[in-house]
Amino acid sequence: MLEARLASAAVLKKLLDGTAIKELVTDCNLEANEEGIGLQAMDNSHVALVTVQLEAGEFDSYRCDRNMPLGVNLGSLTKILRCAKDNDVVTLKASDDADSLTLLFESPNSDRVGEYDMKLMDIDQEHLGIPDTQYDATITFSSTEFARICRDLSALGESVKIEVDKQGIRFSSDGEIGNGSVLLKHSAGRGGAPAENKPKVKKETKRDPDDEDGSDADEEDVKPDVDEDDVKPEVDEDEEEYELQDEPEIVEDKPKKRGRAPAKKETNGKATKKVTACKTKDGDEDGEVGVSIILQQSVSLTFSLKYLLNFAKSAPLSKYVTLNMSNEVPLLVAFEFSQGHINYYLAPKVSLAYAIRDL
Amino acid sequence: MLEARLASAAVLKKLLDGTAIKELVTDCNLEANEEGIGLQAMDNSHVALVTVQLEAGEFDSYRCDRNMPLGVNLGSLTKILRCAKDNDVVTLKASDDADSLTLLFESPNSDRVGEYDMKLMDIDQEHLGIPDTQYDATITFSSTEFARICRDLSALGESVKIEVDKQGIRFSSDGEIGNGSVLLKHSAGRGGAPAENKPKVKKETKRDPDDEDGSDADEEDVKPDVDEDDVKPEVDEDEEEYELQDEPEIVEDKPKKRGRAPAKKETNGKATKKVTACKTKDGDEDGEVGVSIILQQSVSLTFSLKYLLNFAKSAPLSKYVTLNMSNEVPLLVAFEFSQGHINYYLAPKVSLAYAIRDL
DNA sequence: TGGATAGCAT
DNA sequence: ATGCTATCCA
Repeated sequence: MLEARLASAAVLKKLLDGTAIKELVTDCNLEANEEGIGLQAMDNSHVALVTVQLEAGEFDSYRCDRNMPLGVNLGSLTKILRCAKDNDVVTLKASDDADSLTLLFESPNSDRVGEYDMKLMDIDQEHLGIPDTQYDATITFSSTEFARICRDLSALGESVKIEVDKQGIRFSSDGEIGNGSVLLKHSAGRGGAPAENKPKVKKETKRDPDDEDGSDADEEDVKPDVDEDDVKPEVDEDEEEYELQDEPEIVEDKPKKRGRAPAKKETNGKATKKVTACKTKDGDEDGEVGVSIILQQSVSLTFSLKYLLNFAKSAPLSKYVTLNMSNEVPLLVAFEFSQGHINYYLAPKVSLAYAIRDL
Repeated sequence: MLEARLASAAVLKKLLDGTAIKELVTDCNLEANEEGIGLQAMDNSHVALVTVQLEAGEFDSYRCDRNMPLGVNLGSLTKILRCAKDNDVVTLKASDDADSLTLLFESPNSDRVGEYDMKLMDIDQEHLGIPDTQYDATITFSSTEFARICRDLSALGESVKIEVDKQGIRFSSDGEIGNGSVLLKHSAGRGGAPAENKPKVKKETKRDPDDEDGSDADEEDVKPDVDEDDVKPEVDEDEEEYELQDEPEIVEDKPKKRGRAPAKKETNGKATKKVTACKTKDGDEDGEVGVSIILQQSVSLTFSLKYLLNFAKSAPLSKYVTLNMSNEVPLLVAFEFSQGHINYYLAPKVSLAYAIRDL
């Protein structure tokens, strides 16, 4: 039995309407359980993976007795969410034997009530465990800037090379008409992205903050990297340790696995994760949000712009985006918003070589 | 000889450009006479009928010596109206032997004058007499809300069931992806739609206010149901009597007539009518306009959303829309604006059964 | 932010 | 030919 209430439909609408999820996959399970509502979907070509988590604690009220996989058609869900106005109060309901999900949209003063039942389907979806990876480079900056760069460079070529070093992050693309690159310099001295809009840094749903080594890392706890939590100016050396899950090896949907059935690995539970980047409280709220770069090691990776463009559509959800990269490893593009987060993983383009080899 | 002058082209533009008229019919007669300019058109499938009346008295100047049917192609008229700016002064001219209609568009300060001649055609159009019907349910509410509901529900299914009872009005639709419903609650205590923007409650063009039983109901008088005029909270009982024409029987284009030639009934003249819903002066001007429900009897009817979507495109003409319904009778969707009104009639879907039987 | 249009898919 | 999606414009 699920009953979850959100004060505003805006986030849900943005999540499904604007966003790239439904461009990656048409059907997928919403996983409702005590921790909240999650979603995991890999695109057909197995190059990209998206993960969403809405935290139970961030709902206005939340009740879910047991694990409930709600198989939805994302197009249908999108259509129905379009029937909500941004400031409508949303209630999601599903009974245990649910073959449908009920969405209730109430105007703030309740003089308009929309009730929508969406048929659910059985989706045999493997749930990937995504270990919490330590990345060599973590860059947090304006999400609209990110969208802008992807858009700009997509005018030139189909892929973008992203290079990060101590100086900054460089996006570059080549094509018939020429080539271009955008360099974002590390906002030295300033702390990069302010905490604002990267909501409540930690709001442990049920685990306590230091219980992070759980063998079954089904906790998608928002508790980050305590050390870089505050005003500490980013450094490029290696003392920026994330709290690491016990599985340092790389994501399931890694390039090498392409072409085969995706690894079914239920062990890690929901396995959403959050590599929260540094956030400092200092200034530049408004326009300039700064560029925060945390670097273990320089990285250089190439990605499909088509996917990044899609990912960037999530920009309305958050003022900031965090790019997490290690060489030869899928990029993680993470947006955090008040009720949760959305993470996109994208295999680097070199991976295609492996994939072809594997075929 | 017709010469009619409007201070602003905006209404004309909205009437023909945004609106659904030209989606229902391609050619039709504009009927100019002393009462103003009218239009009546039935769509090809004879399911929907639209009626427009521009009151002579609401023009800045109006002169029309005799009945003049001006056969226009609505696409052409639309194209020409697009040549007017919203605040242009419009003058319509046609001579008695007119085979063309002249439209004059003058900028407010007269430093730009556009003159357009549109070829007219002979259209052998039967003019339907539409008796003033007493409806079991009359609902007045925000026209944009109406448009929104039609749009939302059309994502789900092809038809909408409209149910009205004392509590409110419910629109619901079923389809493959699920089903949905929107309930608007009667704005109890508040007066429903404020008078504002439901223009000049009565502006008797030439008849005097109490001469409403005119056998030829060509008067489209806005004088309503005096009793419910003000702060009086709506009641659901039957004292809400409309002023009734002498023909209580039902509209010509009733379901049973479908498939045959529409009844030609010139007796009632133009036969526009107005079942003006209650309007009170009290509050909530801005966002919430309230929902006024006047109910003789609960109704439940099903309509094609495709048509309602079209009708709803007239929302820019008025802040309010009025739905008039009786069971088994065509719905009347009425918009009133400063210069007149536009009425859409739509046969309920049950009619299709009759229609098929009639075939 | 919402509406309109044009292109693509069914 | 129609409906839907995606992009563009107001």
